[in-house]
Amino acid sequence: MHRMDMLTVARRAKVSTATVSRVLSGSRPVTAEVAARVRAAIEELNYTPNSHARSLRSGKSNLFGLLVSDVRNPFFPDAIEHFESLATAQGIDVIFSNTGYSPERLMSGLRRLLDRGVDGIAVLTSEVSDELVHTLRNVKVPVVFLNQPAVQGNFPIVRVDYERGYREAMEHLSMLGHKDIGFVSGPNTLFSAMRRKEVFLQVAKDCGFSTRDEWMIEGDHRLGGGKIAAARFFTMRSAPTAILCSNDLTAIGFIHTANRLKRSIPQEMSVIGFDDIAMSEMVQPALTTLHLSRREIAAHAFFALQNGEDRSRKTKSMASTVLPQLVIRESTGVAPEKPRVAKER
Amino acid sequence: MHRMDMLTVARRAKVSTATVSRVLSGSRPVTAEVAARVRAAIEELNYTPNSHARSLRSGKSNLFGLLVSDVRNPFFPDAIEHFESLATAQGIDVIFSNTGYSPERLMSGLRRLLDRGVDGIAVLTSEVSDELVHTLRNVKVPVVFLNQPAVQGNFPIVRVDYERGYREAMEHLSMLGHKDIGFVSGPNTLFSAMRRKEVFLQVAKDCGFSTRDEWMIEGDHRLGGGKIAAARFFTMRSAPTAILCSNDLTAIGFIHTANRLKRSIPQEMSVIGFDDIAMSEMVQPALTTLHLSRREIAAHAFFALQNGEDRSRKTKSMASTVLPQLVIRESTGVAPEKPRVAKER
DNA sequence: TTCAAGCTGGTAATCGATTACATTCAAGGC
DNA sequence: GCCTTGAATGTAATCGATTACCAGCTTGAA
Repeated sequence: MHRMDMLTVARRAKVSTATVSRVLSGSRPVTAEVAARVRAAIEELNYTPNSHARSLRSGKSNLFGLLVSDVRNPFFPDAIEHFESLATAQGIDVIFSNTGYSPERLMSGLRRLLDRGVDGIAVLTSEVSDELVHTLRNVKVPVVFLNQPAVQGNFPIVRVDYERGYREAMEHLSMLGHKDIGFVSGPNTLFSAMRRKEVFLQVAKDCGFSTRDEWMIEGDHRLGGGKIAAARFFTMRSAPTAILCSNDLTAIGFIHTANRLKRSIPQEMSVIGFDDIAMSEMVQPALTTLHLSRREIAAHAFFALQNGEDRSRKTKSMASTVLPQLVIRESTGVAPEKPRVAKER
Repeated sequence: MHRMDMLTVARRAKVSTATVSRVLSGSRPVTAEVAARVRAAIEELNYTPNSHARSLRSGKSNLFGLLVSDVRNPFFPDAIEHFESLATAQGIDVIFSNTGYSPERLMSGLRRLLDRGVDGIAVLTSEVSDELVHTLRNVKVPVVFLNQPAVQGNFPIVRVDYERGYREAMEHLSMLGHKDIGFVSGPNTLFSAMRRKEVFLQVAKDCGFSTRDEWMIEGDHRLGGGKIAAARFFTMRSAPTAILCSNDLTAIGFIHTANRLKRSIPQEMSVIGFDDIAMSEMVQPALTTLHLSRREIAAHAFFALQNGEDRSRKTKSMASTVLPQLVIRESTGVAPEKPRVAKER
């Protein structure tokens, strides 16, 4: 069954291809009767327009590119799902690409999307490089970032208000009597992870927490990092009583090895995650965490791209920010009376 | 910065567009010197070919479509990651679409992919309908299914050997002294879920297990289904001592409410999952499950599509099958001495 | 020397839409 | 009744590659 082309349809409807195109796009009025004939022909011949031809001529592809750091981190599938669902509702398809936290893969993914002529690119990753920003600047495709510092350029950005989130978390911990706090960060190679570390330190200070260099452990945004961090924290001579993790995956990893080590959370140590993935509720103890709405993020990103399509330089880059929200479950509790530090000679 | 076209490159290199095209594709030999000139021009002008034009003329899009049931089920992201990584290594981009277990969405997703002119479609879903198969039959695009019964047509299929997996699981349970077994299935609306139910019953019989209608509970392949199933099993007058779940998500949901109900697994009941997602190791008790290699599945699917591109009708549709492998963790244990059935009057 | 074969490279048709511009025809103004 | 105007449709250029076909130049065998 060969694919039909517009000429065939036109002939069948006894009109020109221009007319067929017009009834399809509604770009110009067509007599009701003629339109009906065209539609009938389309129906009968089972015609669907060739998207390559269409894109070639019109310069629009109805494709968005979606770059994410790590599909395996449950945070992303949620975002992907919402993004894709918004897109298909508008007849836009999405090309997906996973970067695995690698700037090189991000860069090559980006280039592929550019070559593919997508109409917009959502960069839901943390490993943004200067080269990438530079490339993007020389290109007219709408782009939206997740959570990159403003420095980068004049791009729309979906911001997560980490400061506010951390503050909420720490106030909760304060109320429970905690004074010392540790942090399991993302990879130090990621600019955004470093930023969050700074924010953490700032907020901790503001809230009157003690922090220490050795309580700042580098993770990897995955389970593994949390596991290793837990092992370290539980063998420290003097450990904090509360830990904030850069995301739920590392918090869950943390809890897992705490369990394995027979250390009880939250009795010995409280831990808080970030994201609120489905598994956080399943793990034992259930994770107290900062919920981050993937729906909101996806929606902001999507609409930024859609609006960006009318690339008027005047449009001030709207930075929509989304607020994390503390969900208190079982991994946080009152600070232990006698901190382990007592053991020190 | 305008995008360059081939003509500009050709002029700069003092050759024709045909020659440029040739050095790019290597479709025909070109003198080393000329090729060098062309490459230089490409470099200097920063030229990249317009993919729409290319696809239009050549009829190949270098795009694969990937349809999955549920990105939020961690099984899929793993598969997606491998698939995408194989694809990009070959210069193929992948359009992603989530069906949410809905045949309608699958169908519309498929149609979008077809209209988009993709070079291959991987259907990693369970909700395949007759309409879909029919549509696919009338089309020349290579397609590969995950795990659909052969009846469907002459398509390549990546099969999971459920029978073997179930057998392995049940032998394990047998050794632990279990005699009664229950099953939490996928949605009854899915043909493939029904099939697996049959396989389960068959294998259970072969292994000498008792089954009952009321021990066959319909789930939804998500956490929720497992939770509900657990609630039911734990309030039954007479419950089995072992449960097989259609996937890890439902098994984890099951364990979660078991914990909430203060029922201990595996002391009171053993549960086995399917897939072996990352979280299965994290949950408490850690889940005994059948590991299913996403890497294998993705690879089989991908290569089926790639080979399918030379659509010789002669190529007998290779059905590659992948074997689940039992991973014993903590959610299975010896059958309780005195089954709850003793409570019956 | 001559001619066929083999390389390289160019010319132009082509893929299937969109769209600028031309045309037709009817209605309405004077 | 004639000319302007505008709405509906058609004609053909166009998007930017690929590729069938052709032309010229070597090379080597007869």
